[in-house]
Amino acid sequence: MGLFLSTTINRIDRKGRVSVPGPFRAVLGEQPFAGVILMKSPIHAALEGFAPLMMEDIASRLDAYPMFSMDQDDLAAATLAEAMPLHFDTEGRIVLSAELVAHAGFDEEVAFVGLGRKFQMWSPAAWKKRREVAQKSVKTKGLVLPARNGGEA
Amino acid sequence: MGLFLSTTINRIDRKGRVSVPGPFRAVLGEQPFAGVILMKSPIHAALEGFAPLMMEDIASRLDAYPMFSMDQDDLAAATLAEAMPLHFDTEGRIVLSAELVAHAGFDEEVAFVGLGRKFQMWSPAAWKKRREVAQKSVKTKGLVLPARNGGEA
DNA sequence: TGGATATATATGGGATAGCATGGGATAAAA
DNA sequence: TTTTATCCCATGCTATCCCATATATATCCA
Repeated sequence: MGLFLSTTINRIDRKGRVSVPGPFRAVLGEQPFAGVILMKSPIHAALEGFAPLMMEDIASRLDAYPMFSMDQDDLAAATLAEAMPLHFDTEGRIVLSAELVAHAGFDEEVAFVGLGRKFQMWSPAAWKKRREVAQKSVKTKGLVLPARNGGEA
Repeated sequence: MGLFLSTTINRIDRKGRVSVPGPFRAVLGEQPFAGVILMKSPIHAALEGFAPLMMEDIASRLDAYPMFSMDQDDLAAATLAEAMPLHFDTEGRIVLSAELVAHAGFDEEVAFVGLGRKFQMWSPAAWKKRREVAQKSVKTKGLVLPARNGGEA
C-alpha cells in the first residue's frame, strides 16, 4: 500500500479549489471512489485527510469502546460525523468549504503534509511552527518508535 | 537485505540530476517502488538516504499509537513528513530539489557514503572534514561497537 | 595470452508527457 | 433568475523518457 510522504505546498484559487499533490492522488487512486475524506483535526488548526478505506479502520477502532458509552459516542461524533468526502474534479482538485478553510486558517496556500496512512493540510506558516514543535518534542520527550506488531523480517 | 557500503563521488548535471551509484541501486532494487527516500539530516549539512521499505516500517510502528494522539503526530511529523520519495529515471538518476541542494551545500559533485542500512550524501569537501572528525572522535572517546545482543556497554 | 567484443555505469541533451493553475462555459440547485 | 458546482480548455513549468556518448569492467575467442 502506498504512503503519504513529504510536504507539498499548493495554491487555492479564487473558487476555493486546490490541487491534491500528484503523489497523494496516486495513493488515493487505489480507492473505491475518486476522492478523499477530510475532517477538521481534533488536535490542531488543520485538516486531516484520509483514503476512503481508512474510515473502515476508524470505525473498527471505535469498537474497542463499549457500545453506547459516552466516550465512544464522543469520539464517533468528533470523527465520523465530521468526515467530509470530497470528489476530485477532472484535474485532480478538490473544493474546500468555507467551514474547512476557517478551521485551518487557510489564506492563499495549503501545505499538504504526508503522515503515512493519512495526511494533514496546514496553512504554510502554521505548519512551519508545528514542524519545529514536533521535532523538539521528539527530542525532549525522547520519543521512540515502538517495536513492530506483525511486520516482516 | 543488502547493505550500503563504501563511498562514491558522482556529478550533478545542470538539470539537478545525479546518478545513484550502481551498488546502492542494487540494494534499493528489491523495493516496492523504484527509487529512494531522502531527507535533510537533522544533525549534519547532508542528506540521509533510506530504502522505501523503511518508511513502511515506520508507518506500521506508528499504528501502535492511538489515532490523533500527540505522540504519534509528533513522530510522524518528524519522520514521514520530512521524507521525500525520489523516483529513478531510466538511467538510475534522481533529481535533487533546490531545497535539498541548499541544505547539503552541494556544488558540482556529491559523495554517496554507505552507512549500512542507510547512506548519506555530502559535498565532497564537507565529507572529507566530517570523516576526519569521526575518526578522531572514535579514538579520543574510545568508542567501540556494542556487543551483538543489543546490550549497552 | 592478447585483442576484440559485450555489459554496465556515468554523463549529457532534446523531446514529450504530466502536473499545477487559471478562466470561461455549462449544468444542476435554490 | 441567481447561485453554485462541475466540466472543459489553455498555459507554463518541470519531471521523465529516450537517445547518444564515454569509460570501465567483464567475457569471449582465436
